[in-house]
Amino acid sequence: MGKQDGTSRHVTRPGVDDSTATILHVDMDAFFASVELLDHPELVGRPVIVGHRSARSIVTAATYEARKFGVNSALPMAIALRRCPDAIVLEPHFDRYQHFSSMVMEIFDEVTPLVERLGIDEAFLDVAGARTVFGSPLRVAELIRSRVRAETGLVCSVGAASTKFVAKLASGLSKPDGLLVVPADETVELLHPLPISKLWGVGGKTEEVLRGRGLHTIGDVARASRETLVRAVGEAGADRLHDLSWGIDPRRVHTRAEEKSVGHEMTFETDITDPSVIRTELLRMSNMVAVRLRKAGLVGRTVVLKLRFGDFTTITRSKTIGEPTDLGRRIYEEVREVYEALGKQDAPIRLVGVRAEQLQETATTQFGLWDESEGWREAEDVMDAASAKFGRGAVKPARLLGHNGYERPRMGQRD
DNA sequence: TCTGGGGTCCTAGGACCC
DNA sequence: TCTGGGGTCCTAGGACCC
Repeated sequence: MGKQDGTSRHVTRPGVDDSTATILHVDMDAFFASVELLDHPELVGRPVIVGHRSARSIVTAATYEARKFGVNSALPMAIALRRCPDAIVLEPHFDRYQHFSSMVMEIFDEVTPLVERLGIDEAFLDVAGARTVFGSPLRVAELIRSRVRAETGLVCSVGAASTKFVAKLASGLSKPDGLLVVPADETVELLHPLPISKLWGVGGKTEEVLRGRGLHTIGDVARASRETLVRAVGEAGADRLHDLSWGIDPRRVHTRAEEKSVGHEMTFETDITDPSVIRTELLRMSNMVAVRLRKAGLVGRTVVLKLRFGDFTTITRSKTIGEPTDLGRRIYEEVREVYEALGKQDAPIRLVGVRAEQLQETATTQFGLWDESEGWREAEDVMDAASAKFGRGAVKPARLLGHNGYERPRMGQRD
């Protein structure tokens, strides 16, 4: 941070050759906090933290003024307030963020169909094909930045490069309110002096391991032997880090990745020892997971229970079931069973979670009828309409028979 | 009053099959 | 008479990212 003076900031010099930098990474600056400031203009320029004030909460977002005090996302709120006692804490409004996110993403979609969303506030854009309509990558980046500012009042930073990794790195280096183009033939020169923590996939632990082996910069990783890297981060990690250190990143821009899992988890305000409270929460989470599965038209074949104990140790227990499901009851049965089997019902628990994995599309044994005027109507909707017209009880709830003869209880399948 | 909630990917061991 | 190797699936844990 502290780049407002402009001295340490990487920005694009005039006349840069942007012809190879066809991947853009657009990242909103302090997104949640900036949206809050749109709703609280009187707080502009002050240290603002977005997050809950409760005991176990963490910082969801912080303005640059707050970051000067060492307040960053994921920092425990208690510590944040110790570092910056004068900070203004605002409750998050995820609906608002989603709204602005959609506005911004729509702007991207108008520039190129090749947009890959990364969470709520960033995206990769492949703009190689946008040249004839909107101009070179630099022109497109400038267009996006000005449109985002004009249409949302928010500020974003853009990195342009020939790979995803370098584009993302570039947007980060240019923040806040920046734009950095990295031509392919200048990539290595930019990368090698940077600390290893800038490598995608190198977090705190890996950084420690690499530093323990004398590797401090990306250039060090680039020159390290494969054996050294394999010992430090394993086969796959070694290859990936070595490639990244030379600016090699074969990942393309994908418009939409299919979901691989759906889960919910919750941290209690205080640790819970009462198994009945745990079970109630597991049931609630199971239902939340099931609702999301049904909305997405998915069923899960593996059910995962997650527990975090009072000492922060975390375990997961999973079970793969024969018939994939999208029913809360069914998911709950499995997680409760593995929970009971643990025999740790007296240990204080701080977090419970339920997840469904091995997702597949719901088999389309849909029941319904074709209506001349309205098209296909699902059985439940037909039933609801009939009940509304003729009165509850006039229509006998059907017991639907699946194709292989077993009865499919449909209770609870509707959201 | 230290550590959220949504995810992805990788590793490693064991079971099981050929 | 004491043990190969490849492949896949399942499970648990951990690092990392936003």
